[in-house]
Amino acid sequence: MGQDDKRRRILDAAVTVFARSGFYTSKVADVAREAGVADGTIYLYFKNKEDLLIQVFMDTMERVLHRQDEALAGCVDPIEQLRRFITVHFEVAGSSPALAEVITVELRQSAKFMRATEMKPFGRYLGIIARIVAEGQEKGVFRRDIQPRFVARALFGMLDELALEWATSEQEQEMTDLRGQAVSVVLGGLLGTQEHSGQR
Amino acid sequence: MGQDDKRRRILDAAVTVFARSGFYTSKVADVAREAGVADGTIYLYFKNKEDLLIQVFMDTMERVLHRQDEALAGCVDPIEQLRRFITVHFEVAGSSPALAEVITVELRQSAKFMRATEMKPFGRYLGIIARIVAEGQEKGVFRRDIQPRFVARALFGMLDELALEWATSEQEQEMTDLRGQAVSVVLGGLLGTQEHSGQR
Amino acid sequence: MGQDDKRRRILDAAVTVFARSGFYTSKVADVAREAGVADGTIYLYFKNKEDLLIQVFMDTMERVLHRQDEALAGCVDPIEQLRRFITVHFEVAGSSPALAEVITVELRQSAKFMRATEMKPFGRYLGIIARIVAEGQEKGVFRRDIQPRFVARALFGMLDELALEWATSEQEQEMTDLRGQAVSVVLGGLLGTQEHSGQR
Amino acid sequence: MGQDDKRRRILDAAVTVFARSGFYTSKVADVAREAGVADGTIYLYFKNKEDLLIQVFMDTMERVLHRQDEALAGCVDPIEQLRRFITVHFEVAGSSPALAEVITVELRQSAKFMRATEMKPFGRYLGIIARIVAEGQEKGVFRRDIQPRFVARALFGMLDELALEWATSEQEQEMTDLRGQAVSVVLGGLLGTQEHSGQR
DNA sequence: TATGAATGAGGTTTCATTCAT
DNA sequence: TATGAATGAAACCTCATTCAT
Repeated sequence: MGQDDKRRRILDAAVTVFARSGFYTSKVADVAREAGVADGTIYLYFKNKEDLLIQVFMDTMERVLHRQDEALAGCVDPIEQLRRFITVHFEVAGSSPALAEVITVELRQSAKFMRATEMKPFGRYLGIIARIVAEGQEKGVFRRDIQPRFVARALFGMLDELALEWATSEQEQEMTDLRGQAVSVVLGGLLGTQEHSGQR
Repeated sequence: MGQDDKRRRILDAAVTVFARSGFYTSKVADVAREAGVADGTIYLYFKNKEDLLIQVFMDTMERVLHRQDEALAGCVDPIEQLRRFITVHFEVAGSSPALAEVITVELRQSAKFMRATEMKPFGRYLGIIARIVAEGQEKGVFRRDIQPRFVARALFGMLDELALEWATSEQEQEMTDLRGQAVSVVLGGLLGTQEHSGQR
Repeated sequence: MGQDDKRRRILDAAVTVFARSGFYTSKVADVAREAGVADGTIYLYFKNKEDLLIQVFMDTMERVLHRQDEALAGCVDPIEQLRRFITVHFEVAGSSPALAEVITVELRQSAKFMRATEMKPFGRYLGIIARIVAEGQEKGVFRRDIQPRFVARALFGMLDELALEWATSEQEQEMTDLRGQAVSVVLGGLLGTQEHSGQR
Repeated sequence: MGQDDKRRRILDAAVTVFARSGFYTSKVADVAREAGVADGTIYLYFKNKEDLLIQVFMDTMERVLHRQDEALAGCVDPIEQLRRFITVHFEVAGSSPALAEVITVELRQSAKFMRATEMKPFGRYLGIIARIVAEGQEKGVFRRDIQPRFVARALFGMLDELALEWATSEQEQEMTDLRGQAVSVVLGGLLGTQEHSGQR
């Protein structure tokens, strides 16, 4: 058994356990049992309990960013890009609801305790959205009166909440359904004219 | 000194402390010190530490729901209703960033451990949005191809994320600015035609 | 309402509560509620929680000793005296099982923490038995090869255990029945010849 | 160092500490210090503080029952059996006065909080006495007008009280002396005729 | 006398982390 | 590398006691 195999097993176990009981309520011993290793072994691969959470995050973000890059590669239409981005987000969340929950809920908690640098991958995720929007604006496809960074945040919050609810609940909603509505409403918001100002 | 005064002081202290250190990392003794009472006093007003968090939530939601009801009373235009809802949401979050953070971050954590009934106020909050959307659809103002419950979730996630970032960050963005963009993009999404389907 | 009335009510409440939950597991607040007074009131009549237990003991012993003195007054036959002593012991224990349990169980616990002087009334109780036995031996009614102090201890232990079990259990045994067997076996032990020595 | 070694050391320390300070007044930390282990170690071997007391009881009873079985094995004379039973009881109590005190005093306290099943060993102890008496009655050696269960309780209470006093006090009495008187008086009570009824 | 809200010392228990094997 | 028994710091919570009213 390779060494990375064990690291992997611990990370996966951490996701399962953290999703089940929450980060602070989970015990390192639980993760160890779930991974099938001894308590002490975890400290051979991770600095401490919080590092375990951070690594779960880094690891996941790395994969998600890679999948998004892949999905977007060779696609130049901003509308299609947004459609793909949303699709991948839901696919990832759907393929591992537990992981999604941990990233969304548990991490947010610890976020303020993390160094800003640790959050870089998250900034890159937002950056992808912002770049799509900015390019769409340049190409005259998207309205210009909203800031790309704003859209990134707003869209992320929306997808995050939807994915979480979907993962947590009994999933009576079809993923396709959810994705469809999300794409539709987001495009509606970005394509529409500028007549609906918030200023009264 | 009235008893409610003390309960109030403890609740406020809890918000401050939880926002500063996070719920799990905060010590009951910290809350007590911040409130200027003895450790034991907290247990005269709250069952235990988690109850303190729940009460902060219930208390806040009660006030927010009340403010929303007030703001929406006597307003029949769905577009204006949405505008007001978003405005109030940002106002509340802006008037007490710490509180907003606790509600958003810390509570999400404990949410899965709470009884469903405890979350009722949150359901009512979503309900307000859904009702506005549904009425707008009936009146033919909003497009009909998206479910009100979906919009409620999506909009809440968006506002939540925006308010949190705004509260947490250095607030280089004006609240008015943020609100304006939010209103604009949301209305764009709801008013637009149905041509931008997610299905290709 | 006289002051002694309140002291009395607190003492009675203490007996009830201590019997129900045990001395250490009982809370002063429980005693207060049972007595229908405020927590602080108890400290107007008793130095502290342990003093409350001691006073229950002193008070009870005073009454029991008085009842034994009365029952034995004017009775000169050692056999009849023993019979009466046992009868009174069971009567007392039977009239207030809770009290019996507290005296027997809870007090034994604290006994070693009490000053020897506090236990004086208990010594007097044993003294009554010892005196009966000694007199019986002088009159040639009881065998002389056992020490009165020994009999006092042994008899007390026996009565104590029997009364406790009887008070605690479902009382399927008649008190009369128990008393009869106790008297019979004790007299058997005291009247019998000296042939059954423990030395082999 | 074997694990049982540590469990044993903790049990022994508990006996010492509980006997010295009483169960409720003792701190788990005291037991830990006495045993030479860390506080937390105790919880590797025992569920909680009360479990520690229960295990002391179970452990002791197991040994006492075993010693009684051994002592009585191969002995058919009821009189000799009683004599041996009493002897063993005193020996055990004498070999570890602290243990005797804990079993007698502290446990009685918690007894009502224990499940009936936990008390089984105690029931077996009484059962041994009852069986001896019953057999003695069948063989016509003991009088038949007293119930074996009654004798068991009475004898136990007597031995318990005597052993406790002896263990607690300055032991001015010889154990042999005490044992002799106990055997003598008990046999007197069991062998005697039925003429001394409690009924007048 | 009586109250009961407030106190705060201190105990039980948990659990992240270490280290001898 | 791997183990898991042992550690011990630290937190929640209780509850006897006080004291302002």
